[in-house]
Amino acid sequence: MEQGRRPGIRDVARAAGVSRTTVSHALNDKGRVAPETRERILAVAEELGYRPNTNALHLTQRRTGLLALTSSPSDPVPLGLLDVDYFLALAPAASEAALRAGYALVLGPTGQAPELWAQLRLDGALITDPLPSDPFLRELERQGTPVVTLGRDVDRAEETWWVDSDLVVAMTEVLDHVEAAGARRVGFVAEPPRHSYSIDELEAYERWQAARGAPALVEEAAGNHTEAGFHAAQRLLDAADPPDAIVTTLEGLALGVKLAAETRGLRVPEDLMIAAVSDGPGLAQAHTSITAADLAPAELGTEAVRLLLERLDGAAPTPRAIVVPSVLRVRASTRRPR
Amino acid sequence: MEQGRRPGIRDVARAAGVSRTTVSHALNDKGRVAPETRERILAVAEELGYRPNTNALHLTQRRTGLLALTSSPSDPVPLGLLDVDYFLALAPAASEAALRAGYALVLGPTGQAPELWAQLRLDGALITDPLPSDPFLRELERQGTPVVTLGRDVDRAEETWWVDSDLVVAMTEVLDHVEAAGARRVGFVAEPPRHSYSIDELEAYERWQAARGAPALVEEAAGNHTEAGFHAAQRLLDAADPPDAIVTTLEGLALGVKLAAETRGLRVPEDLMIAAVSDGPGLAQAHTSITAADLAPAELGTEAVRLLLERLDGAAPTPRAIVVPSVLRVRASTRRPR
DNA sequence: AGGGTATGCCAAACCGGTTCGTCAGATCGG
DNA sequence: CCGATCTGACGAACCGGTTTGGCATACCCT
Repeated sequence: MEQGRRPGIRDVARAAGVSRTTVSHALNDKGRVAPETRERILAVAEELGYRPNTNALHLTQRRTGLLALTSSPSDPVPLGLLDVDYFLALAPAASEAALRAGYALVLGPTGQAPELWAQLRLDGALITDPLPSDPFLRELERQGTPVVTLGRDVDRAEETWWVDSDLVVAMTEVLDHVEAAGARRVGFVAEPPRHSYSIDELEAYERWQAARGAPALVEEAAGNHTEAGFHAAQRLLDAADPPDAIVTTLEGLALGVKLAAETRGLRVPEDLMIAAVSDGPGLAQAHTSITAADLAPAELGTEAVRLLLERLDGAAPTPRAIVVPSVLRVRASTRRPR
Repeated sequence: MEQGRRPGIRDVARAAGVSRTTVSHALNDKGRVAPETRERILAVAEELGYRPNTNALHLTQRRTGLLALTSSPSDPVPLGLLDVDYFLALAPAASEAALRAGYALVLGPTGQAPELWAQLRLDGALITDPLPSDPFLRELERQGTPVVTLGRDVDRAEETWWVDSDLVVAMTEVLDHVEAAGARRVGFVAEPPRHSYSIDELEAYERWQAARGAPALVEEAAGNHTEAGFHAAQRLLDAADPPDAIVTTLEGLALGVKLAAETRGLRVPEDLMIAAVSDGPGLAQAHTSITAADLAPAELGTEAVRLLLERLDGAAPTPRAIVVPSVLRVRASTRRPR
């Protein structure tokens, strides 16, 4: 309690008239402490605004208290972010969950300098949209750092820990919805099937179309941005028998599809319905708001941290997976007036 | 050297036949150590792959080794990111610079839970595009945590530590360039003048136009995304005497302008030149690549960390600022054939 | 009453570094 | 030749927590 120093455990001990040991026991519910003593200590600690020093804590626990969050590098995009808004919803949630457990979430490597990251002895890592070739992922596994991926490493889903959306269900829901809303021909602006989500969605789409005896109307978008979606949609709409509904994987692509429709003078949803599988702020705020499956990225982030912490605790020794349900957000782009 | 444990300073001491004290002195160039003894210790440490435990280090130094990187919350966008690609170039560079100095960069708050961040005793923070009202910024200043901003807190530029681009120069260069390339009427798709960069650019544009006795052709884009740029460009081009060149503040806006031009059948650059002040991967990769001022976000990140570390060292007690030069990237969108 | 057990608390050691103060031996000056 | 000074290294204490082991005291039972 002297000058500016933060109160330490000894200050609490002194103020409560007990030993440091007892304070530690009381605060952590270890050892044996009389209930009334504990109460008194907790009250004193509260009053003094005591917060344990994380460095000292981690020192004894032989941890660093650091978790990394990163994304597999994906060709052109820095940090490899496929869907920025998705990541920006996920990251704060993960960060908060980590903080709550006494960990700090650092933004993972990206770029060179692996030896710098090695110096930073991470306790664990979260990797979104993992690719088997991801060098950081391989390095972490080599040195035995626990990893949880968001989205599956498709070749090794059985042996790894991951959190994912059920994209087959999400995609199917979207398709069922546009069909129920009156769509007859549904096209799909897809991404190259590299990541588990794009593979899942493509598969769900093809299966859904096949079940209806319909051909797959797929255009691959090069990149994940509005412009790529714009051009892919142009190609779909240029076809002899163009779709009257277009589904996409990501927010940016859907916005591109919408611009393409506007450019051609197509009314949304009257002439063309649009829906995406991954929701984002741009879709809700678009002039004609766009229907999408909300994958609940914040919840994915929270769950991923939870799973990682579980893995760190060593409680569950075998790989585990969590599937987070998604919610269909029906908006103007698929509300066709009768 | 026993089992899996990482070598500690005592392992090095044992192997070199000296005391822990001497090893510490040798490694840190403190105290008095005979040159040859130092050499021997360094060699042994190297051979053992010794890396100091950061927790122990920080414990004695009464630091946490944590720096935060965040952005002022800006209305609709999560994390308040105005320009995602900019941030995604800046963040890794800042992270690397921090790591090199023994710090870890954590992704700042965003969302609630200020008490969680308080528990995390940051050593310092970096805030991009600061707004005076930013609650995190205020809180940091209240508790005396050193902050360096990227972009200026416009009301208090004199009293704060910041790193910034010279956007007046960058904007003027872009304008001079399109003029030299043959543009006659130059429009500006601007953002609301809230942040220092948008204020600077608007001012530079108005001054440049005024110097030519030309009226300011400004359309404000609501939001920073492609769609907003698209609509702002439509408005500019709908005018009685439309511009033959449009300059924008951000990457996304420029892409929107380009889509608007395409939609109207305008050729770029023959009928309309397009240029942005903040470069990004989308501009270089666009079908018709777009001219832009590259603000060197990576360098800004590095410099910001450098400045923050300087501030932490306490070497320079008075506010300091660093201006990072930008580079004009001339691309197809302003290369008009004669 | 006496031996065994449970309870409540504490002293001391430890985590892995840094740093202050001390000390032995070499060097130097008078 | 002797005391002062400098050099190189070390022991011990410290940073702020946790954890192990021990020690009284109270309680129980026969």
